[in-house]
Amino acid sequence: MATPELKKLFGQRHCDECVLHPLCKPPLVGIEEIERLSGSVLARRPLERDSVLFRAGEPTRSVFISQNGSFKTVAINEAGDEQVIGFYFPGELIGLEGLGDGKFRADAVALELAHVCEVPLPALERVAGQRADFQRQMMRAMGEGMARHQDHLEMLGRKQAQERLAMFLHGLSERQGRLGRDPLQLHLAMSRSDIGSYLSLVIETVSRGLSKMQDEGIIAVKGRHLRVLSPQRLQALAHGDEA
Amino acid sequence: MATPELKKLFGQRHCDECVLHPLCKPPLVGIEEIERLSGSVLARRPLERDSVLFRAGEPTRSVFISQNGSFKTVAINEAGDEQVIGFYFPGELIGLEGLGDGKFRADAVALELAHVCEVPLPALERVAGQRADFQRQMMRAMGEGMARHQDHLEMLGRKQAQERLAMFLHGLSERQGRLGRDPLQLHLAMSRSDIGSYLSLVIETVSRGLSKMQDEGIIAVKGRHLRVLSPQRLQALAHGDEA
DNA sequence: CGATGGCTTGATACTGGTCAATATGGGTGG
DNA sequence: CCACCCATATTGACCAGTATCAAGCCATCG
Repeated sequence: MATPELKKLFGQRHCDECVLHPLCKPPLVGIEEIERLSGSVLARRPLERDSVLFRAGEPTRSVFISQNGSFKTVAINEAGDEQVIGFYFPGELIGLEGLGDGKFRADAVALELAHVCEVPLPALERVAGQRADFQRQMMRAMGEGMARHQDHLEMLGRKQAQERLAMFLHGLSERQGRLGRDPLQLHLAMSRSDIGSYLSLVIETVSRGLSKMQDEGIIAVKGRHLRVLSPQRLQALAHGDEA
Repeated sequence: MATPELKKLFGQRHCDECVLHPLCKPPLVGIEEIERLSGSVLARRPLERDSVLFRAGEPTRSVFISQNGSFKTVAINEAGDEQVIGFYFPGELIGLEGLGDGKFRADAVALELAHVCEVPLPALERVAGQRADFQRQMMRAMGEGMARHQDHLEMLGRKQAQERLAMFLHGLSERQGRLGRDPLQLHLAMSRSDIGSYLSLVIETVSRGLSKMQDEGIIAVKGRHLRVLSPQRLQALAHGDEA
Protein backbone atom coordinates (compact mmCIF):
# COMPACT_ATOMS: atom_id res chain seq x y z
CA MET A 1 0.00 0.00 0.00
CA ALA A 2 2.88 2.28 0.58
CA THR A 3 2.56 4.50 -2.39
CA PRO A 4 5.66 5.58 -4.23
CA GLU A 5 5.24 9.08 -2.85
CA LEU A 6 4.92 7.78 0.66
CA LYS A 7 8.00 5.72 0.19
CA LYS A 8 9.92 8.68 -1.07
CA LEU A 9 8.83 10.92 1.72
CA PHE A 10 9.44 8.48 4.50
CA GLY A 11 12.85 7.68 3.24
CA GLN A 12 13.01 4.66 1.10
CA ARG A 13 12.96 0.93 1.07
CA HIS A 14 11.03 -1.67 2.93
CA CYS A 15 8.04 0.40 3.87
CA ASP A 16 5.93 -2.28 2.30
CA GLU A 17 6.52 -4.43 5.33
CA CYS A 18 5.81 -1.52 7.58
CA VAL A 19 2.27 -1.50 6.31
CA LEU A 20 1.51 -3.85 9.14
CA HIS A 21 1.49 -1.10 11.66
CA PRO A 22 -1.43 1.23 12.18
CA LEU A 23 0.92 4.15 12.05
CA CYS A 24 1.84 3.33 8.53
CA LYS A 25 -1.44 1.90 7.45
CA PRO A 26 -3.18 4.04 4.89
CA PRO A 27 -5.24 5.94 4.60
CA LEU A 28 -4.21 6.94 8.06
CA VAL A 29 -2.40 10.08 7.17
CA GLY A 30 -2.85 11.62 3.81
CA ILE A 31 0.09 12.45 1.65
CA GLU A 32 -0.48 16.10 2.28
CA GLU A 33 -0.08 15.68 6.02
CA ILE A 34 3.03 13.65 5.55
CA GLU A 35 4.28 16.34 3.27
CA ARG A 36 4.11 18.82 6.05
CA LEU A 37 6.54 16.82 8.14
CA SER A 38 8.58 15.23 5.47
CA GLY A 39 11.43 17.45 6.53
CA SER A 40 11.54 15.85 9.94
CA VAL A 41 10.61 12.26 9.32
CA LEU A 42 13.66 10.43 8.19
CA ALA A 43 14.76 6.92 7.55
CA ARG A 44 17.75 5.45 9.28
CA ARG A 45 20.78 3.51 8.30
CA PRO A 46 20.75 -0.19 8.96
CA LEU A 47 21.64 -1.21 12.48
CA GLU A 48 23.66 -4.32 12.86
CA ARG A 49 23.28 -6.96 15.51
CA ASP A 50 23.91 -5.78 19.06
CA SER A 51 23.99 -2.14 18.12
CA VAL A 52 22.10 0.24 20.34
CA LEU A 53 19.15 2.22 19.06
CA PHE A 54 18.83 4.32 22.21
CA ARG A 55 19.96 4.13 25.79
CA ALA A 56 18.13 4.42 29.07
CA GLY A 57 18.35 7.95 30.37
CA GLU A 58 18.67 9.61 26.99
CA PRO A 59 16.07 12.25 26.29
CA THR A 60 13.26 10.97 24.13
CA ARG A 61 13.35 12.94 20.92
CA SER A 62 11.89 10.27 18.68
CA VAL A 63 10.15 6.98 18.71
CA PHE A 64 11.04 4.22 16.29
CA ILE A 65 9.49 1.58 14.14
CA SER A 66 11.52 -1.32 12.94
CA GLN A 67 10.91 -1.98 9.29
CA ASN A 68 12.63 -5.30 9.54
CA GLY A 69 14.73 -6.92 12.21
CA SER A 70 13.76 -7.35 15.82
CA PHE A 71 14.85 -5.55 18.96
CA LYS A 72 14.97 -6.07 22.68
CA THR A 73 14.74 -3.45 25.39
CA VAL A 74 16.89 -3.93 28.44
CA ALA A 75 16.51 -2.20 31.78
CA ILE A 76 19.49 -1.89 34.05
CA ASN A 77 18.71 -1.31 37.69
CA GLU A 78 20.89 0.49 40.20
CA ALA A 79 22.33 -2.82 41.31
CA GLY A 80 23.67 -3.14 37.81
CA ASP A 81 21.88 -6.25 36.61
CA GLU A 82 20.11 -6.28 33.33
CA GLN A 83 16.60 -7.37 32.59
CA VAL A 84 15.01 -7.81 29.21
CA ILE A 85 11.78 -5.85 29.30
CA GLY A 86 10.44 -6.40 25.85
CA PHE A 87 10.93 -7.79 22.38
CA TYR A 88 9.90 -5.79 19.34
CA PHE A 89 9.15 -7.06 15.91
CA PRO A 90 8.76 -5.19 12.64
CA GLY A 91 5.93 -2.72 12.66
CA GLU A 92 5.87 -2.23 16.43
CA LEU A 93 6.60 1.14 17.98
CA ILE A 94 9.72 1.25 20.11
CA GLY A 95 10.37 3.89 22.73
CA LEU A 96 6.88 4.83 23.86
CA GLU A 97 7.86 4.38 27.49
CA GLY A 98 10.03 7.40 27.04
CA LEU A 99 7.02 9.64 26.64
CA GLY A 100 6.37 9.53 30.36
CA ASP A 101 9.14 11.61 31.77
CA GLY A 102 10.88 12.39 28.52
CA LYS A 103 13.65 9.89 29.01
CA PHE A 104 14.00 6.39 27.74
CA ARG A 105 13.67 3.83 30.49
CA ALA A 106 15.66 1.08 28.87
CA ASP A 107 18.28 0.41 26.25
CA ALA A 108 17.03 -0.76 22.88
CA VAL A 109 19.30 -3.23 21.16
CA ALA A 110 19.04 -4.82 17.72
CA LEU A 111 18.87 -8.59 17.85
CA GLU A 112 19.83 -8.88 14.22
CA LEU A 113 20.46 -6.68 11.25
CA ALA A 114 17.62 -4.18 11.27
CA HIS A 115 16.28 -1.11 9.55
CA VAL A 116 14.37 1.34 11.67
CA CYS A 117 12.27 4.32 10.83
CA GLU A 118 12.75 7.25 13.18
CA VAL A 119 9.77 9.43 13.99
CA PRO A 120 10.69 12.66 15.79
CA LEU A 121 8.29 13.62 18.53
CA PRO A 122 7.57 17.12 17.21
CA ALA A 123 6.44 15.60 13.94
CA LEU A 124 4.36 13.10 15.79
CA GLU A 125 2.69 15.74 17.85
CA ARG A 126 2.15 18.02 14.93
CA VAL A 127 0.32 15.45 12.88
CA ALA A 128 -1.55 14.17 15.88
CA GLY A 129 -2.75 17.66 16.58
CA GLN A 130 -4.06 18.02 13.06
CA ARG A 131 -5.50 14.64 12.40
CA ALA A 132 -7.84 13.22 14.96
CA ASP A 133 -7.64 9.77 13.43
CA PHE A 134 -3.89 9.77 13.63
CA GLN A 135 -4.06 10.85 17.22
CA ARG A 136 -6.38 7.99 17.96
CA GLN A 137 -3.95 5.64 16.26
CA MET A 138 -1.19 6.91 18.49
CA MET A 139 -3.27 6.26 21.57
CA ARG A 140 -4.08 2.90 20.19
CA ALA A 141 -0.44 2.12 19.65
CA MET A 142 0.36 3.11 23.22
CA GLY A 143 -2.52 1.06 24.48
CA GLU A 144 -1.13 -1.90 22.59
CA GLY A 145 2.22 -1.31 24.16
CA MET A 146 0.62 -1.38 27.59
CA ALA A 147 -1.27 -4.50 26.65
CA ARG A 148 1.96 -6.21 25.71
CA HIS A 149 3.42 -5.23 29.05
CA GLN A 150 0.39 -6.71 30.69
CA ASP A 151 0.84 -9.96 28.81
CA HIS A 152 4.40 -9.99 30.04
CA LEU A 153 3.20 -9.45 33.60
CA GLU A 154 0.80 -12.34 33.25
CA MET A 155 3.64 -14.49 32.03
CA LEU A 156 5.74 -13.66 35.04
CA GLY A 157 2.74 -14.24 37.23
CA ARG A 158 2.66 -17.93 36.35
CA LYS A 159 4.83 -19.72 38.79
CA GLN A 160 5.70 -22.78 36.77
CA ALA A 161 8.69 -22.27 34.52
CA GLN A 162 7.17 -24.51 31.90
CA GLU A 163 4.01 -22.45 31.72
CA ARG A 164 5.97 -19.25 31.28
CA LEU A 165 7.95 -20.74 28.47
CA ALA A 166 4.85 -22.05 26.81
CA MET A 167 3.16 -18.66 27.06
CA PHE A 168 6.23 -17.06 25.61
CA LEU A 169 6.36 -19.38 22.62
CA HIS A 170 2.67 -19.13 22.10
CA GLY A 171 2.91 -15.34 22.09
CA LEU A 172 5.78 -15.43 19.62
CA SER A 173 3.80 -17.70 17.41
CA GLU A 174 0.84 -15.34 17.43
CA ARG A 175 2.93 -12.31 16.63
CA GLN A 176 4.63 -14.24 13.91
CA GLY A 177 1.27 -15.05 12.45
CA ARG A 178 0.23 -11.44 12.55
CA LEU A 179 3.28 -10.59 10.53
CA GLY A 180 1.91 -12.87 7.88
CA ARG A 181 4.52 -15.53 8.46
CA ASP A 182 4.06 -19.15 9.35
CA PRO A 183 3.11 -19.14 13.03
CA LEU A 184 4.50 -22.62 13.54
CA GLN A 185 7.94 -21.82 12.27
CA LEU A 186 9.78 -19.64 14.77
CA HIS A 187 13.18 -18.11 14.34
CA LEU A 188 14.38 -17.08 17.76
CA ALA A 189 16.28 -13.89 17.19
CA MET A 190 17.11 -13.68 20.87
CA SER A 191 19.51 -15.81 22.87
CA ARG A 192 18.48 -18.27 25.55
CA SER A 193 19.75 -15.88 28.13
CA ASP A 194 17.57 -13.09 26.69
CA ILE A 195 14.60 -15.38 26.98
CA GLY A 196 15.60 -16.27 30.52
CA SER A 197 15.94 -12.66 31.50
CA TYR A 198 12.59 -11.85 29.94
CA LEU A 199 10.86 -14.68 31.78
CA SER A 200 12.86 -14.31 34.95
CA LEU A 201 14.37 -17.77 34.63
CA VAL A 202 17.99 -18.79 34.49
CA ILE A 203 19.29 -19.96 31.18
CA GLU A 204 19.52 -23.57 32.33
CA THR A 205 15.84 -23.64 33.14
CA VAL A 206 15.00 -22.26 29.71
CA SER A 207 17.12 -24.89 28.08
CA ARG A 208 15.67 -27.70 30.16
CA GLY A 209 12.16 -26.46 29.49
CA LEU A 210 12.65 -26.45 25.75
CA SER A 211 14.21 -29.89 25.86
CA LYS A 212 11.30 -31.20 27.85
CA MET A 213 8.75 -29.82 25.41
CA GLN A 214 10.74 -31.40 22.65
CA ASP A 215 10.78 -34.75 24.44
CA GLU A 216 7.03 -34.49 24.77
CA GLY A 217 6.66 -33.86 21.09
CA ILE A 218 5.20 -30.40 21.46
CA ILE A 219 7.98 -28.60 19.66
CA ALA A 220 11.14 -29.32 17.75
CA VAL A 221 14.11 -27.11 18.58
CA LYS A 222 17.43 -26.85 16.92
CA GLY A 223 19.46 -23.92 18.07
CA ARG A 224 17.50 -20.80 17.29
CA HIS A 225 15.10 -22.48 14.97
CA LEU A 226 11.94 -23.85 16.46
CA ARG A 227 8.95 -25.64 15.05
CA VAL A 228 5.67 -25.91 16.86
CA LEU A 229 4.41 -29.44 16.37
CA SER A 230 1.30 -29.24 18.49
CA PRO A 231 -0.14 -25.74 18.87
CA GLN A 232 -3.00 -27.14 20.93
CA ARG A 233 -0.77 -28.74 23.49
CA LEU A 234 1.43 -25.67 23.55
CA GLN A 235 -1.55 -23.51 24.31
CA ALA A 236 -2.77 -25.96 26.90
CA LEU A 237 0.59 -25.84 28.59
CA ALA A 238 0.52 -22.06 28.50
CA HIS A 239 -2.81 -22.11 30.28
CA GLY A 240 -1.58 -24.50 32.89
CA ASP A 241 -4.02 -27.16 31.81
CA GLU A 242 -1.55 -29.95 32.25
CA ALA A 243 2.00 -30.78 33.12
CA MET B 1 -6.13 25.49 42.00
CA ALA B 2 -9.34 24.07 40.72
CA THR B 3 -11.27 27.22 40.15
CA PRO B 4 -14.92 27.34 41.12
CA GLU B 5 -15.88 27.30 37.46
CA LEU B 6 -13.71 24.32 36.83
CA LYS B 7 -15.27 22.56 39.75
CA LYS B 8 -18.71 23.29 38.50
CA LEU B 9 -17.98 22.14 35.03
CA PHE B 10 -16.25 18.98 36.00
CA GLY B 11 -18.96 18.01 38.34
CA GLN B 12 -18.26 19.02 41.87
CA ARG B 13 -16.41 18.13 44.97
CA HIS B 14 -12.92 16.95 45.68
CA CYS B 15 -11.26 18.22 42.55
CA ASP B 16 -8.86 20.04 44.82
CA GLU B 17 -7.11 16.79 45.52
CA CYS B 18 -7.16 15.92 41.86
CA VAL B 19 -4.80 18.78 41.25
CA LEU B 20 -2.05 16.25 41.73
CA HIS B 21 -2.45 14.90 38.28
CA PRO B 22 -1.17 16.61 35.16
CA LEU B 23 -4.52 16.12 33.54
CA CYS B 24 -6.11 18.31 36.12
CA LYS B 25 -3.22 20.63 36.71
CA PRO B 26 -3.91 24.11 35.48
CA PRO B 27 -3.36 25.90 33.38
CA LEU B 28 -3.39 22.80 31.31
CA VAL B 29 -6.70 23.33 29.68
CA GLY B 30 -8.36 26.69 29.78
CA ILE B 31 -11.86 27.14 30.97
CA GLU B 32 -13.01 27.75 27.44
CA GLU B 33 -11.75 24.34 26.31
CA ILE B 34 -13.37 22.66 29.23
CA GLU B 35 -16.53 24.53 28.42
CA ARG B 36 -16.65 22.90 25.07
CA LEU B 37 -16.83 19.48 26.62
CA SER B 38 -18.52 20.22 29.84
CA GLY B 39 -21.49 18.34 28.58
CA SER B 40 -19.59 15.11 28.42
CA VAL B 41 -17.23 15.28 31.35
CA LEU B 42 -19.02 14.23 34.44
CA ALA B 43 -18.27 13.32 38.00
CA ARG B 44 -19.30 10.03 39.47
CA ARG B 45 -20.99 8.82 42.56
CA PRO B 46 -18.85 7.39 45.27
CA LEU B 47 -17.81 3.78 44.80
CA GLU B 48 -17.65 1.65 47.87
CA ARG B 49 -15.09 -0.96 48.71
CA ASP B 50 -14.99 -3.91 46.31
CA SER B 51 -17.26 -2.30 43.80
CA VAL B 52 -16.24 -2.57 40.19
CA LEU B 53 -15.37 0.48 38.13
CA PHE B 54 -15.13 -1.44 34.89
CA ARG B 55 -14.70 -5.01 33.77
CA ALA B 56 -12.30 -6.69 31.41
CA GLY B 57 -13.85 -7.01 27.99
CA GLU B 58 -16.10 -4.00 28.29
CA PRO B 59 -15.65 -1.43 25.53
CA THR B 60 -13.52 1.47 26.63
CA ARG B 61 -15.70 4.54 26.49
CA SER B 62 -13.94 6.48 29.20
CA VAL B 63 -10.88 6.56 31.31
CA PHE B 64 -10.98 7.42 34.99
CA ILE B 65 -9.12 9.33 37.61
CA SER B 66 -9.62 8.57 41.23
CA GLN B 67 -10.04 11.73 43.23
CA ASN B 68 -9.62 9.83 46.44
CA GLY B 69 -9.51 6.18 47.27
CA SER B 70 -7.29 3.59 45.64
CA PHE B 71 -8.01 0.88 43.10
CA LYS B 72 -6.58 -2.37 41.88
CA THR B 73 -6.83 -3.84 38.43
CA VAL B 74 -7.24 -7.57 38.15
CA ALA B 75 -6.69 -9.69 35.08
CA ILE B 76 -8.43 -13.02 34.81
CA ASN B 77 -6.90 -15.47 32.39
CA GLU B 78 -8.69 -18.20 30.50
CA ALA B 79 -7.71 -20.66 33.19
CA GLY B 80 -9.80 -18.57 35.53
CA ASP B 81 -7.21 -17.44 38.03
CA GLU B 82 -6.91 -13.82 38.97
CA GLN B 83 -3.83 -11.68 38.99
CA VAL B 84 -3.49 -8.19 40.36
CA ILE B 85 -1.93 -6.14 37.60
CA GLY B 86 -1.76 -2.73 39.17
CA PHE B 87 -2.61 -0.46 42.05
CA TYR B 88 -3.87 3.05 41.44
CA PHE B 89 -3.78 5.96 43.80
CA PRO B 90 -5.57 9.29 43.63
CA GLY B 91 -4.64 11.33 40.63
CA GLU B 92 -3.53 8.38 38.49
CA LEU B 93 -5.32 7.55 35.26
CA ILE B 94 -7.09 4.21 35.23
CA GLY B 95 -8.07 2.37 32.09
CA LEU B 96 -5.44 3.47 29.62
CA GLU B 97 -4.73 -0.12 28.66
CA GLY B 98 -8.16 -0.12 27.10
CA LEU B 99 -7.07 2.31 24.42
CA GLY B 100 -5.24 -0.44 22.57
CA ASP B 101 -8.02 -2.54 21.18
CA GLY B 102 -10.89 -0.56 22.63
CA LYS B 103 -11.62 -3.01 25.41
CA PHE B 104 -10.52 -3.00 28.99
CA ARG B 105 -8.01 -5.69 29.72
CA ALA B 106 -8.70 -6.07 33.41
CA ASP B 107 -11.31 -5.43 36.05
CA ALA B 108 -10.86 -2.30 38.12
CA VAL B 109 -11.96 -2.65 41.72
CA ALA B 110 -12.11 -0.08 44.50
CA LEU B 111 -9.98 -1.02 47.47
CA GLU B 112 -11.82 1.42 49.70
CA LEU B 113 -14.48 4.07 49.45
CA ALA B 114 -13.52 6.11 46.42
CA HIS B 115 -14.64 8.97 44.24
CA VAL B 116 -13.68 8.81 40.61
CA CYS B 117 -13.87 11.30 37.81
CA GLU B 118 -14.96 9.83 34.51
CA VAL B 119 -13.46 11.22 31.32
CA PRO B 120 -15.24 10.07 28.17
CA LEU B 121 -12.91 9.29 25.30
CA PRO B 122 -14.59 11.59 22.80
CA ALA B 123 -14.05 14.50 25.15
CA LEU B 124 -10.48 13.44 25.67
CA GLU B 125 -9.83 13.25 21.97
CA ARG B 126 -11.58 16.50 21.26
CA VAL B 127 -9.51 18.49 23.71
CA ALA B 128 -6.35 16.67 22.74
CA GLY B 129 -6.96 17.58 19.16
CA GLN B 130 -7.32 21.22 20.02
CA ARG B 131 -4.67 21.69 22.63
CA ALA B 132 -1.22 20.45 21.84
CA ASP B 133 -0.15 20.76 25.46
CA PHE B 134 -3.02 18.65 26.61
CA GLN B 135 -2.22 16.06 24.02
CA ARG B 136 1.34 15.96 25.26
CA GLN B 137 0.06 15.52 28.78
CA MET B 138 -1.98 12.57 27.67
CA MET B 139 1.04 10.96 26.09
CA ARG B 140 2.94 11.69 29.23
CA ALA B 141 0.28 10.05 31.33
CA MET B 142 0.39 6.96 29.16
CA GLY B 143 4.14 6.93 29.32
CA GLU B 144 3.90 7.04 33.08
CA GLY B 145 1.51 4.15 33.01
CA MET B 146 3.99 2.16 30.98
CA ALA B 147 6.76 3.15 33.34
CA ARG B 148 4.76 1.80 36.25
CA HIS B 149 4.27 -1.44 34.41
CA GLN B 150 7.98 -1.56 33.86
CA ASP B 151 8.63 -1.06 37.55
CA HIS B 152 6.27 -3.93 38.19
CA LEU B 153 8.17 -6.07 35.72
CA GLU B 154 11.41 -5.27 37.45
CA MET B 155 9.85 -6.29 40.73
CA LEU B 156 8.79 -9.64 39.37
CA GLY B 157 12.21 -10.02 37.83
CA ARG B 158 13.85 -10.13 41.24
CA LYS B 159 13.92 -13.71 42.33
CA GLN B 160 14.09 -13.28 46.07
CA ALA B 161 10.70 -12.82 47.69
CA GLN B 162 12.18 -10.44 50.22
CA GLU B 163 13.53 -8.16 47.53
CA ARG B 164 10.22 -8.03 45.75
CA LEU B 165 8.45 -7.11 48.92
CA ALA B 166 11.00 -4.45 49.72
CA MET B 167 10.67 -2.96 46.24
CA PHE B 168 6.94 -2.96 46.63
CA LEU B 169 7.00 -1.15 49.94
CA HIS B 170 9.61 1.26 48.71
CA GLY B 171 7.46 2.05 45.70
CA LEU B 172 4.42 2.59 47.86
CA SER B 173 6.38 4.88 50.06
CA GLU B 174 7.50 6.96 47.11
CA ARG B 175 4.03 7.28 45.68
CA GLN B 176 2.75 8.17 49.09
CA GLY B 177 5.31 10.91 49.30
CA ARG B 178 4.31 12.23 45.91
CA LEU B 179 0.78 12.54 47.16
CA GLY B 180 2.12 14.86 49.80
CA ARG B 181 1.65 12.41 52.60
CA ASP B 182 4.17 11.03 55.03
CA PRO B 183 6.17 8.49 53.02
CA LEU B 184 7.04 6.50 56.12
CA GLN B 185 3.48 5.97 57.20
CA LEU B 186 1.77 3.51 54.91
CA HIS B 187 -1.83 2.46 54.99
CA LEU B 188 -2.13 -0.70 52.98
CA ALA B 189 -5.44 -0.44 51.26
CA MET B 190 -4.95 -3.85 49.68
CA SER B 191 -5.07 -7.24 51.33
CA ARG B 192 -2.09 -9.52 51.77
CA SER B 193 -3.45 -11.70 49.07
CA ASP B 194 -3.65 -8.72 46.70
CA ILE B 195 -0.02 -8.01 47.44
CA GLY B 196 0.84 -11.64 46.91
CA SER B 197 -0.96 -11.74 43.61
CA TYR B 198 0.74 -8.53 42.52
CA LEU B 199 4.18 -9.86 43.42
CA SER B 200 3.49 -13.41 42.34
CA LEU B 201 3.99 -14.78 45.83
CA VAL B 202 1.62 -16.79 47.96
CA ILE B 203 0.07 -15.01 50.86
CA GLU B 204 2.14 -16.93 53.40
CA THR B 205 5.34 -15.73 51.85
CA VAL B 206 4.13 -12.14 51.99
CA SER B 207 3.25 -12.53 55.61
CA ARG B 208 6.54 -14.15 56.50
CA GLY B 209 8.46 -11.51 54.60
CA LEU B 210 6.78 -8.67 56.44
CA SER B 211 7.36 -10.40 59.75
CA LYS B 212 11.01 -10.85 58.93
CA MET B 213 11.46 -7.19 58.06
CA GLN B 214 9.77 -6.33 61.29
CA ASP B 215 12.07 -8.63 63.25
CA GLU B 216 15.00 -6.92 61.62
CA GLY B 217 13.71 -3.53 62.66
CA ILE B 218 13.20 -2.24 59.14
CA ILE B 219 9.48 -1.76 59.42
CA ALA B 220 6.70 -2.00 61.96
CA VAL B 221 3.51 -3.68 60.77
CA LYS B 222 0.20 -3.98 62.45
CA GLY B 223 -2.48 -5.29 60.17
CA ARG B 224 -2.80 -2.86 57.31
CA HIS B 225 -0.86 -0.11 58.95
CA LEU B 226 2.83 -0.05 58.31
CA ARG B 227 5.60 2.23 59.43
CA VAL B 228 8.94 2.38 57.68
CA LEU B 229 11.58 2.55 60.40
CA SER B 230 14.63 2.47 58.21
CA PRO B 231 14.11 3.75 54.69
CA GLN B 232 17.78 3.20 53.92
CA ARG B 233 17.73 -0.44 54.83
CA LEU B 234 14.45 -0.88 53.02
CA GLN B 235 15.94 0.54 49.88
CA ALA B 236 19.05 -1.55 50.32
CA LEU B 237 16.92 -4.64 50.59
CA ALA B 238 15.00 -3.61 47.50
CA HIS B 239 18.24 -3.36 45.59
CA GLY B 240 19.36 -6.74 46.79
CA ASP B 241 22.32 -5.23 48.62
CA GLU B 242 22.00 -7.53 51.58
CA ALA B 243 19.96 -10.34 53.04
C1' DC C 1 -20.60 -14.19 72.32
C1' DG C 2 -19.70 -17.10 68.53
C1' DA C 3 -18.57 -17.01 63.90
C1' DT C 4 -16.22 -15.54 59.93
C1' DG C 5 -12.52 -13.78 57.17
C1' DG C 6 -7.91 -12.24 57.13
C1' DC C 7 -3.45 -12.91 58.82
C1' DT C 8 0.44 -15.37 61.06
C1' DT C 9 3.27 -19.25 62.07
C1' DG C 10 5.05 -24.04 61.58
C1' DA C 11 6.55 -28.47 59.06
C1' DT C 12 7.41 -30.61 54.74
C1' DA C 13 8.11 -31.27 49.72
C1' DC C 14 9.38 -29.83 45.28
C1' DT C 15 10.60 -26.57 41.79
C1' DG C 16 14.02 -24.08 40.00
C1' DG C 17 18.60 -21.84 41.07
C1' DT C 18 23.53 -22.85 41.50
C1' DC C 19 27.75 -24.98 40.29
C1' DA C 20 30.12 -27.74 37.11
C1' DA C 21 31.15 -30.46 33.14
C1' DT C 22 30.25 -31.33 28.35
C1' DA C 23 28.43 -30.51 23.69
C1' DT C 24 27.49 -27.73 19.63
C1' DG C 25 28.27 -24.57 16.10
C1' DG C 26 29.46 -20.32 13.86
C1' DG C 27 33.40 -17.69 12.70
C1' DT C 28 38.34 -16.97 11.99
C1' DG C 29 42.74 -17.82 10.49
C1' DG C 30 46.01 -20.89 8.66
C1' DC D 1 38.75 -25.97 2.96
C1' DC D 2 39.75 -27.52 7.29
C1' DA D 3 40.78 -27.07 12.10
C1' DC D 4 40.53 -24.68 15.96
C1' DC D 5 38.33 -21.62 19.22
C1' DC D 6 35.18 -19.21 21.72
C1' DA D 7 30.51 -18.22 22.71
C1' DT D 8 26.26 -20.41 23.34
C1' DA D 9 23.61 -24.13 24.72
C1' DT D 10 22.69 -28.59 26.97
C1' DT D 11 22.78 -31.82 30.66
C1' DG D 12 23.66 -33.48 35.40
C1' DA D 13 23.93 -33.31 40.62
C1' DC D 14 22.91 -30.81 44.49
C1' DC D 15 20.80 -27.44 47.46
C1' DA D 16 18.04 -23.27 48.77
C1' DG D 17 13.92 -20.89 48.78
C1' DT D 18 9.28 -20.82 48.30
C1' DA D 19 4.84 -23.28 47.61
C1' DT D 20 1.92 -26.34 49.93
C1' DC D 21 -0.62 -28.15 53.66
C1' DA D 22 -2.17 -27.45 58.22
C1' DA D 23 -3.04 -25.32 62.55
C1' DG D 24 -3.80 -21.40 65.36
C1' DC D 25 -4.47 -16.32 66.14
C1' DC D 26 -6.77 -11.90 65.91
C1' DA D 27 -10.20 -8.64 64.90
C1' DT D 28 -14.49 -7.44 63.22
C1' DC D 29 -19.30 -8.08 62.71
C1' DG D 30 -23.63 -10.00 63.29
